[in-house]
Amino acid sequence: MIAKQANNNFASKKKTVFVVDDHPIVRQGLALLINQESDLAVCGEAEEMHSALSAIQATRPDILIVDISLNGPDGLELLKHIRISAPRLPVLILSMHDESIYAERALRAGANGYIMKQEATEKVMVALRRILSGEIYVSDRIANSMLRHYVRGADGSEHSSISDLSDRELEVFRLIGEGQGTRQIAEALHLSVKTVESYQAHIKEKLSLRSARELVQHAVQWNVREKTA
Amino acid sequence: MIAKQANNNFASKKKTVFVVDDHPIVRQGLALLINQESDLAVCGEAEEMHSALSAIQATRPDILIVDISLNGPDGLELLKHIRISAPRLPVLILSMHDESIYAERALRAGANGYIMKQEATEKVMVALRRILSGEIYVSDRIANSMLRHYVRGADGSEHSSISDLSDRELEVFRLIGEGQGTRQIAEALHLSVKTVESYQAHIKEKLSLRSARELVQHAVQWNVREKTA
DNA sequence: TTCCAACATCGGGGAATCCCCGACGCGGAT
DNA sequence: ATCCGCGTCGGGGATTCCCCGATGTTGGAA
Repeated sequence: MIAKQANNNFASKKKTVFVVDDHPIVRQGLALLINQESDLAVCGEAEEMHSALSAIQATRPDILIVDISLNGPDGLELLKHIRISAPRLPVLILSMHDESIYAERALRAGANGYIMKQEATEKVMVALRRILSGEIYVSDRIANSMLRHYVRGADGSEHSSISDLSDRELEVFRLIGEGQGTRQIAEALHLSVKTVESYQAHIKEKLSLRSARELVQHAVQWNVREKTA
Repeated sequence: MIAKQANNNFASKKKTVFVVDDHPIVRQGLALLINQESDLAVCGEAEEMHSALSAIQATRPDILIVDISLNGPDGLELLKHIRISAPRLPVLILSMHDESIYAERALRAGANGYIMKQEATEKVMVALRRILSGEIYVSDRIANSMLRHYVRGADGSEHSSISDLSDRELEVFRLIGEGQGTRQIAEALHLSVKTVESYQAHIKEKLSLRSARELVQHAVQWNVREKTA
C-alpha cells in the first residue's frame, strides 16, 4: 500500500493532484488540505520514486507535488524521469530547505514551481493554481535569493562552492551526510559502486577536500546547517 | 497570527492537543488528521517557542506535539521551558530523524514520547492515546535501538553515551570530528595506526554505530553541537 | 591480597574502501 | 565541428575497515 488512488473526481471540474512525499504525516495532511479546496482533489499519493511513477501513469493527475528529499532517488531524479514520460505534466517541488541552490536546480530540471514547507498553506494552493494556469511559481524569498545570486555572479564574490556540484553529486553528498556508506548509496540509487566512488572523487575535487573523512565531515556539517538554519 | 486558538472543545470528553511545528503544512495537516479522531481535538498551534509558551498558558491543552527542529530555540529547548511551567503536561516529540540520539535526548529532557515523520499517521494517534493514558511512546525501531544500548552488558545497564568513552577514545573521537584520517590521528598522538583503529572500533561499539561513516557522522555532529552549545 | 574488568597498546589477515588512472556516450556551448 | 561537462563504469594498488586475537597496566571488587 505504498501508493494509493482515490476516486473522488466525480466533479469533473476539479483538478487532480498527486502527492509524493516520504513523510506520511505531510502527505496525508497535504491531501486533507487540498481536498478542502473546491477546485482541487488529490488523486493519489506515493512515498518514493518507483511507486510514484507507476501510480502517476495510472491516475493521470493534472499536477504533481513532489518533496525534494525522498529516500533513495530524490525529488529531482523523479522530476527528470517524469520529464521523459510526461514532459508537460506540471510539477511543484516542495522542500524544507530555503537554499536557492535547490530552487535553481529544480527549475532547471523542469519544475514549474518551488515552495518551502515553511510557507503558509495558502501559498501552496496559490502555487498550484498559478502553475495550473501555465505560469511558474517561486516564493518571494527564493526569488530574491535567486536574483541576488545572479547579480553577484559578476563581481566574483564567493558562491558556496556546493552549487558547483552537479545534481547527481549533490544527491550523493546528501546521502554521505546521513552517514550512508558507498555501497548503500550505490544500492539506493541503483548505481555501480564504481560510479558512486567517481562522484565522491568529483565532489572532493570541487570542494577541495583532501580525504574521504573530510568529505564526510563537510557533508554532515552541511546537513546540520540545513536543519538548524 | 503566529499562534491561534480554536474553540471546538465543546465536547468536553475530547482531549485537546496543541501543535508546535514551524512548517505550516505539517502543522495544519496534523491538525486536520487529529480532528478526524472522535476523542481528540486540536486546541491551538504555534510555529516557534515564545508564542507556543503563551498560547499553551491560555489554552491549557491536555497534550503537546512538538517538532524537534524549530526555528530559533529548538523543540528540546521548548520542552525544558515547559517542564518548568507545567511539569506534568504530556509532550510528544516529532522528528524527521531516526537517530536514536535525538530520542534519548528528548526522553531525558522529559518528553513522554518520540515519533518520526516517516511513521504512519495512525502511529501518531496511537502515541497520543498511549501518552494520555500515562505511558511513554517510542516507535519500535527507536525502541529496539535504545534497548540495545541499555541492555548491553547484561549486568550493569549503563546508557550508551559519549561519557562512556575513555579519555583516549574521546580524544580520537574529537579528531575524527575534525575530519582527520586514521593515519593522521596516529601521528598526532604518536601511536600505531593499529591502536587508533582499535579505539575507533571501541567507540563504534560503545555508541552502537554500524559503520565508519556513521562514526564520522556522529563525531562531526558532536563537534558542531559542542561549539554551538 | 587476589582477581577481574577496563584500559592502552599493538598485530594478522581478509574484505571493503579509497584514490588515481582510464573509458564511453551524450547533450549543450562555442 | 569541436570541446567540455556530465553520467556511467572498470583496473589496480594503497589504504582503511573490521573481526579476530595478544600483551601489559591499573583500580577496584571479592
